[in-house]
Amino acid sequence: MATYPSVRILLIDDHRLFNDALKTLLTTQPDLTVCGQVFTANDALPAIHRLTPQLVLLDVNLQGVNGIDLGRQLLLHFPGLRVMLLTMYNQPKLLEEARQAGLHGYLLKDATTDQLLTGIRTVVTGGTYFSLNEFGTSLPDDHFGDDFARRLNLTFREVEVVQLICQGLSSEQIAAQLNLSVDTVKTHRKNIYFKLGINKVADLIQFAVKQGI
Amino acid sequence: MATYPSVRILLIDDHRLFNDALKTLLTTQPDLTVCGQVFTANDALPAIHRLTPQLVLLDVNLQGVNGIDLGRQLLLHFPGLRVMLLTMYNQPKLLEEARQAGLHGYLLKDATTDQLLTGIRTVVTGGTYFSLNEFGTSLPDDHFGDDFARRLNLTFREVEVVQLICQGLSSEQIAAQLNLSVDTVKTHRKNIYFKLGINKVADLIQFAVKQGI
DNA sequence: GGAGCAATACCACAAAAGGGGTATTTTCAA
DNA sequence: TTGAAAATACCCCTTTTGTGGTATTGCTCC
Repeated sequence: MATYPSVRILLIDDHRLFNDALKTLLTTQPDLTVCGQVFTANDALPAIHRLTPQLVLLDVNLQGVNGIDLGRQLLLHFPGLRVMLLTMYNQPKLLEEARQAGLHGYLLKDATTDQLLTGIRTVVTGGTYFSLNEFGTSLPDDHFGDDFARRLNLTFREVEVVQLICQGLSSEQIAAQLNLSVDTVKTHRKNIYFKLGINKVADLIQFAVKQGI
Repeated sequence: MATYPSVRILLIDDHRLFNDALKTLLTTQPDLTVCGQVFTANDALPAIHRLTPQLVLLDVNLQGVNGIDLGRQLLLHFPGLRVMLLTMYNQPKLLEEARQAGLHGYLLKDATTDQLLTGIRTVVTGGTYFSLNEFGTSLPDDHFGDDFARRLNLTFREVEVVQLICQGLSSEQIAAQLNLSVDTVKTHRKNIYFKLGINKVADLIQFAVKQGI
């Protein structure tokens, strides 16, 4: 039986029960210590300051906040930190975005305990561990420069509009809320649809739900 | 410290990691034994036959299948069985539907460990335990007979239409697929919206996603 | 045998969404 | 400091939704 270096882990996930359960599971591994758990994105930075974990396990689905964005921020503030995403979304696009953001791992909540432990140990020893369900591990590195490259790269404003659309607001209501002209909102809408390769609210909401709102 | 009667529990949840973690957490309680875990609705009935648990903890979100429907079936086959739902959806409507279906508990994955344990012990001793986040625990028992009572009771055809709408089909495409007139589809749409108290595709899809498609 | 519901279908009108453009200002990095 | 994106805004026109009705046919339950 190999012995592993001791690792302190922080959990960030607003599903308390999952958080608790995961914590208990990890405590069965002598080398893995859960040094804390927080439930909101706001609590993340202070907690890392206080607890100085080596690894953060991060849900993508944090109360309106995108876990990947949070991960990016964490890396900015704590360059030595290892960050692994935990998500229920079996989405190559999401995985790719996480990789792009410089995160160190992507694991499905659907994963087995073995995968989790292997993933953690790979990531804390300086490796990366990205895994999905049945589809290939990574995308081919081609198709740069054309329309495809621009897809999925929503701007800040566009993401904002996506969120409001998904809350069921009409273009008019969104315009009122953001202090914009209805036409501007419609333009954003068009651009979003183009980038995502869709053409209906229905598609958009499905997309958004899979990304974690 | 009170002592509790010993209870055997079966987990049904296709999030393996959550399942595993929850299992480990429950094993810390001397009275609560996890006698098995399955990941698909199909495996549920055979597993209960084989393992004869007293309690089933059931996710609502089982690979396209509605956990509440599965729960209903389980109760039909095993009248003595206790069934508690575990879900991430803080939805009074869902809770009410679970209660209606004769299930014994409804707990958020967002719940604390304490709530989970209390819930389990309440349910196995013959009680029921329904809880949401911050809103009141149960609905007042009035408003029967009027429009409200009809809400949320979608007919078979209506559910079919909901599914197609959520796949992003237009009324016209749905009509083609089901061999109906567009007007009929629109009528279904109107009735669905009325029953759910909504008035937009966006709302409908949000609703559907929360129900587990 | 009639009340109630599910499923079907039609009409008409108003309100949004979707698709095609073009154009101005701001911002930011090379 | 120049050039590319991002954010803003307008026009026009088509299609789809959403809302308000009405109506017929079966089926089932009491």
